[in-house]
Amino acid sequence: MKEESHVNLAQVARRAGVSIASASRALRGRPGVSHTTRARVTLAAEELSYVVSPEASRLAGGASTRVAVVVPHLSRWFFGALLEGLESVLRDAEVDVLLYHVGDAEDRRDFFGLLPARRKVDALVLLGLPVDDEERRRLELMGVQITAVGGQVASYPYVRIDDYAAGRQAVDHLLFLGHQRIAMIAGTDPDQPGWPVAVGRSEAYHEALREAGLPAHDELVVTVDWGGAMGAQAMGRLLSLREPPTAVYAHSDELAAGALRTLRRAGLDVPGDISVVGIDDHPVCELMDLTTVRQPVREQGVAAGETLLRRLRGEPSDDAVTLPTQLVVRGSTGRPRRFAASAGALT
Amino acid sequence: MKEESHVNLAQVARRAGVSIASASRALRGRPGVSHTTRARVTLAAEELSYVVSPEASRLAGGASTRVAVVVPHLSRWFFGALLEGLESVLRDAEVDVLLYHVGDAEDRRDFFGLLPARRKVDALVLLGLPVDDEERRRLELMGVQITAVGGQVASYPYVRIDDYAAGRQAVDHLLFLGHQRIAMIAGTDPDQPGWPVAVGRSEAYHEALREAGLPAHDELVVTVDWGGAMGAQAMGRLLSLREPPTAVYAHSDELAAGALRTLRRAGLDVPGDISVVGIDDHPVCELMDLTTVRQPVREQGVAAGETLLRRLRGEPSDDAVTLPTQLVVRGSTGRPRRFAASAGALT
DNA sequence: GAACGATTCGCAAGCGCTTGCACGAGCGAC
DNA sequence: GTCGCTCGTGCAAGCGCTTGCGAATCGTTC
Repeated sequence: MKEESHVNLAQVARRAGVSIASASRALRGRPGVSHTTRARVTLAAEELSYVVSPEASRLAGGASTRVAVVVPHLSRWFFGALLEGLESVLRDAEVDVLLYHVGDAEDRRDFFGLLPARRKVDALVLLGLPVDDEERRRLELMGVQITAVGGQVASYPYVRIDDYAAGRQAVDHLLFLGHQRIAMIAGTDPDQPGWPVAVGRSEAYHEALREAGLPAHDELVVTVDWGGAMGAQAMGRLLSLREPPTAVYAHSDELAAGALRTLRRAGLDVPGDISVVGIDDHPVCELMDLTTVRQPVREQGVAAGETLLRRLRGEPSDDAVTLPTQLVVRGSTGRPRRFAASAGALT
Repeated sequence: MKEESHVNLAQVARRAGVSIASASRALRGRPGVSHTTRARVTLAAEELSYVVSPEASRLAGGASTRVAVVVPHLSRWFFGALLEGLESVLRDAEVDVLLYHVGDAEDRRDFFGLLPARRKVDALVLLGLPVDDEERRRLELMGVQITAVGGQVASYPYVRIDDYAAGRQAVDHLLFLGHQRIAMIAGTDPDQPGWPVAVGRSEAYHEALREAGLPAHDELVVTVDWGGAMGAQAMGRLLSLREPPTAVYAHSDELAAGALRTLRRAGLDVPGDISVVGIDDHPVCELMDLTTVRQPVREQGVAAGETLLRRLRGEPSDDAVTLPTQLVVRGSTGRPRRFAASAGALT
């Protein structure tokens, strides 16, 4: 049940009364065709509702672009928003997007081992998907441009935020409020060892405390898998400490939201008893009144797309774009109880 | 700056000492090639790290499949999860996925007007994207199979949940708890007029109330755009009623979560003062302890992919798959105050 | 040992399109 | 009326691969 084979260039040419060559040139806007001919061909093509065969066109040398987008998660807001931004600029440039979801370790092995996108695309975008040396070597086999966004550092032109800076904005905010006993819920992705995002966000915590002259308490750092449920669990662990923290800095809003849930269940007041801050400005922040550090997600996707297009055209382009982040104060952070208490005592 | 042109079949054939024809047959697993030849060719291909040119292969008749997936939102959990399921089965079948994000009205016009996927794919999947008659007519021009999932009713083979049934599960739950004054926060998508999902979920509400012999109060139905912020706003409107509802049924969890936020801000107790139930079992439910009706999202994507593959192979397949939904009771629903009060009086 | 079917293999004809190149008009300048 | 141009057009050679078909090879059977 093959559909009536498509209209081809020959038919258009015949109808316009010209050679296939001229028809091709006319349609692709190539020079060397008179105005009238071009018009006739265009008309014929329209009447026949003709569309070039991308295979034939590419085979014969007529460019056409396609890029592969590799992403580790599709159902998470961050990746979706990033993809949305990226797709929009690519679509505007008439570049087709081939999607590859590389979730768990097995997907990873398959993707880098088989390189399914090989020979099918002119460029590749790593969307929040850091790769190791071995994988990088395999990618090289594809012989195409590679751009990274939201995650990978160096080794490829990239667009990202400064995770260290973002982390600092969050922790510094807590410090500024007067917190001294600050915990960190660090996130990891089981399928993405050595995730640079987590590294930067963790460093920020340690540095900030050190600069503030605060001691490092190992028990105040809990590392769990990304995701709300894990955040809730991590918070539970922190609450079981002899001396729980007065504030919690979470690597992501999902983790923070999970923490919030545990605090609520425990009947604790936020930010009265404990303050919580996350990073990303995930939509859930609005719903849970969570203070966070906003990062421009869609914009990163857009910037990555633009960088990619520029490089595809051979134009020069920044190889490293870092977008700014910004603290968004909502209701989950406040001064630590001690301050409030002493302030109350003064009254 | 073209990369060293790819290795081609001719080179593999030469290295294996056979003709191009045999090499092709060997590599594609076609009959008519001796064992030893096949082995030699395979080896040569491997050594040269050869990969067929999809353009040439397709052009010459060697199939290869590609499908276009059209989706209205990428950053929303529901669509992402659906896509994740779909992509996974398609990837396993070595089918390439071309992504098209059709967000606002303009994107829509462009997509259906230009049909950018035309001639590029062997099938199309409408992922939570209902189309009208005119658009359907345009799609026809592509001459390919079309499958719908999560949204579109009829007109194409589809996979979905029974939105009416899901709505009933939610509303019936509230009725069972003894609620009599139940409000509905209905969702609409400004870019998707006549969204069937909303229709089914609304009908469920009206029918359930009618069957329960409860009067229909227009002021108890608020229709807003999808999304948490709107849910919060809608709840505000409901709270401003002379006699607010004792329970709220929201078309989606995002709306329900927004409603919850407003209730919390108003200092009301949930479910003590007001119960809230949503639909979907969005991850936020876990975080906000929201009762909901779970729908298998990823599974719908998987089912759609399987249906698609089957039809692509010409095998028979169900043209209408409806997956079951299930009530998930969490902490946002309970008996209405009146009951609790009288029960308390008895003690 | 000859005839015959079963295998294997290579030739060549495309698939639909792009583009270098040669050819034929038109044109102004002399 | 030529010559030399420019411009428009078509021819034909691929792009890399698939596959029908006839040729070649081989093992069998009487």
